[in-house]
Amino acid sequence: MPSPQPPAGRPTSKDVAKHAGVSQSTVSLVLAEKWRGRVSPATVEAVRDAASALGYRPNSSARSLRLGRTHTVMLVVPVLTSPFFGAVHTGAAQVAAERDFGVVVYPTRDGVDLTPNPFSSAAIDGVLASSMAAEPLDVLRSAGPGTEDLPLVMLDSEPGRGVPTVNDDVADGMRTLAEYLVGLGHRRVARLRSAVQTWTFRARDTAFRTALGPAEVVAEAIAPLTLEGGREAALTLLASPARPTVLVCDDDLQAAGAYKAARALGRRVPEDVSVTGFGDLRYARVVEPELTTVRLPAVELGARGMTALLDLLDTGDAGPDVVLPGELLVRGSTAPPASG
Amino acid sequence: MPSPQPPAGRPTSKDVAKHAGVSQSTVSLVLAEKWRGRVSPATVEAVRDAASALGYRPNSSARSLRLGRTHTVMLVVPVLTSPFFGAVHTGAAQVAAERDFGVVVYPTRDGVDLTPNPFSSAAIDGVLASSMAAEPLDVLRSAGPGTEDLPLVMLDSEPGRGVPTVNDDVADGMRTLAEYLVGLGHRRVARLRSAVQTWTFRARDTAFRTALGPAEVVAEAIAPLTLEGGREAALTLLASPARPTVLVCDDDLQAAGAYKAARALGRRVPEDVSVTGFGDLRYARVVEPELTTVRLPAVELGARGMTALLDLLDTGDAGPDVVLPGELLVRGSTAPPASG
DNA sequence: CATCCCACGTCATACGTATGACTCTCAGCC
DNA sequence: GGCTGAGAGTCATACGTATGACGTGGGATG
Repeated sequence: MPSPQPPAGRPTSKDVAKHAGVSQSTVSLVLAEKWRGRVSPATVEAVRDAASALGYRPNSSARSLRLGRTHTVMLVVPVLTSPFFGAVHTGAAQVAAERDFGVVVYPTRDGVDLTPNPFSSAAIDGVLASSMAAEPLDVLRSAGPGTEDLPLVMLDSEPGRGVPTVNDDVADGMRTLAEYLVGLGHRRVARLRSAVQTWTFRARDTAFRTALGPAEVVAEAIAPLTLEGGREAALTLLASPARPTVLVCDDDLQAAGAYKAARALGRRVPEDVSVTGFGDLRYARVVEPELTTVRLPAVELGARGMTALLDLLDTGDAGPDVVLPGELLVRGSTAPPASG
Repeated sequence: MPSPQPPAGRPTSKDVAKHAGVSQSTVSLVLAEKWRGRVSPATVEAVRDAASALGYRPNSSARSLRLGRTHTVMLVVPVLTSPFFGAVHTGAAQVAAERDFGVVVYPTRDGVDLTPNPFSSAAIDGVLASSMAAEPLDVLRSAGPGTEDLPLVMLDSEPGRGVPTVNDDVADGMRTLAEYLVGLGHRRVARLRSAVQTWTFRARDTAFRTALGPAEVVAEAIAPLTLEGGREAALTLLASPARPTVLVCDDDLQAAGAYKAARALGRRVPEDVSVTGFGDLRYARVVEPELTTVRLPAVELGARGMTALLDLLDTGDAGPDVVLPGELLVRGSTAPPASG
């Protein structure tokens, strides 16, 4: 019995109903698994058969309209080419998929932040936003009227500002690193800091300086988180008259740049100068010697952030702020200072 | 005159209409810029004022339902932690944003391809899919009934199969590389190939072998596109009795692994053995010496792919298949073979 | 003065789903 | 035999937008 399909479009629940000989409401009830005590098992089966026979997939726009839920959230991150944020996305997307949510990524342009209204076309239930150059809250607030009330969870952002946060414990990581270096005998430290000064970077620096104890920062520079930026700044730092014995960078890629500077100056790593990174990005093990760094659990950061956001959407409560521990990874780029 | 807002939800076009003293249809016409000859300029202004006063933003679910368009597309890529696909996403997202489309990313799990039906919750107008381990078309076709007709553009996939494609000209890149190496005097080549054999990788290998001329492949191995994979496979290749003078890798990260193998065997790059990569990922300039490789325009690949897809959605025609030229980047990892 | 048209809007409906309120049938019970 | 109640479904409506089909009032035209 070939059933002609004049409209030729995607089948709707009404088509399924006709095919199964029931009403559209019944189809809806069955497919939503809400038929206990309302529909007989035989009918349930008939509806399911009809649905799969027609290849029915519910129209999500209609569903969203009815339920007021789009089942899509936005992830705001600096550009995805960074392996760190790629990993954050991976974790977030995985959790979202498990809970039947889609993720649309909104990349801020290299820290320049959001264009006026990124929410124009996207239908969004909530936002998971990573740290940004400007104060993220203000940016989101000003993203146009109507956005003020979007459920929001922040990553790597200052806690206690009325927004749920999920953070790496960068302070602890930096503290551990400082203690390790001091233990090796280093006393004169050069700091290569990030040019973009979000909260998480300020937190790193404060924690590091506080934990230095007998050592001190004798030279400091600021550079973008790039290979070139790291190289150029390191050239200056390594030539500093204060003769630092270790170069502590805010980022692994910067540290890789520092390697190049050291080579250019004829200084060996770690014999003549130690170098440390931050993040344990893939670069850390590409360079030679492999880089001593602090691992940040990027995948888990994204996963926990997404979990908090979806909990917030479902229950109205994101749960307590989360802080994920880092881990000091000692590799070949650090050694006791040269005795000279 | 304070207007009470009992429903407290987001304002709708009906609210705007009431506020401006017109009908909902008029609001819709004005905001869609379709009022030429139907609404007086004064009324237009009144509507606009009311809209911005209330902070009205159209409900995109309702709009999608009415128009049958979600203004969202899905980007299917292997996991985003790869800088290559991160760049593809960047290009794609940028073009999409310009044309007021959102992008939701569906990451295939390390080449294991799609789970049964990734389209369940997402409302999608089309798919931009990168090369996958299995034949992508089959995978998409089997992603559940109702997906067969989704507009689709493929990246780095075999042209001429009835689906629009946007490709890197990997064949030309490999050919240029082969000619360069032969020109340097290399005759005995080792090949480190990708473990996942998508079309684009097979195309690389074919083109390379065809262009070798007087040289020949004397050793070959297959490895995943990772640092470890590259290192282990390279250990074997470099120890080959056939004594290759150059190691041609399918990927920059593999090549970085090969550096480690060379170092472990006491072979210098490029004095004792030349090494080449593919892709010009960020690793290429991190390693020392910097890597001779073929640049693939990943950002543009994503951008052109998205352009083709959106054209397909708008006009029903994606335009002709696109092939983007690669570029040989000669750096420090290649030299004439040692005279021994 | 009847006609036509134009400028300015409004009406009504459809998109596909979910769900509270309702109907109908029949078994069980006093 | 009349009443209750549960079981099995259906009805009707709302979500917010876009748009083709209709007014409506007035000025120009024959």
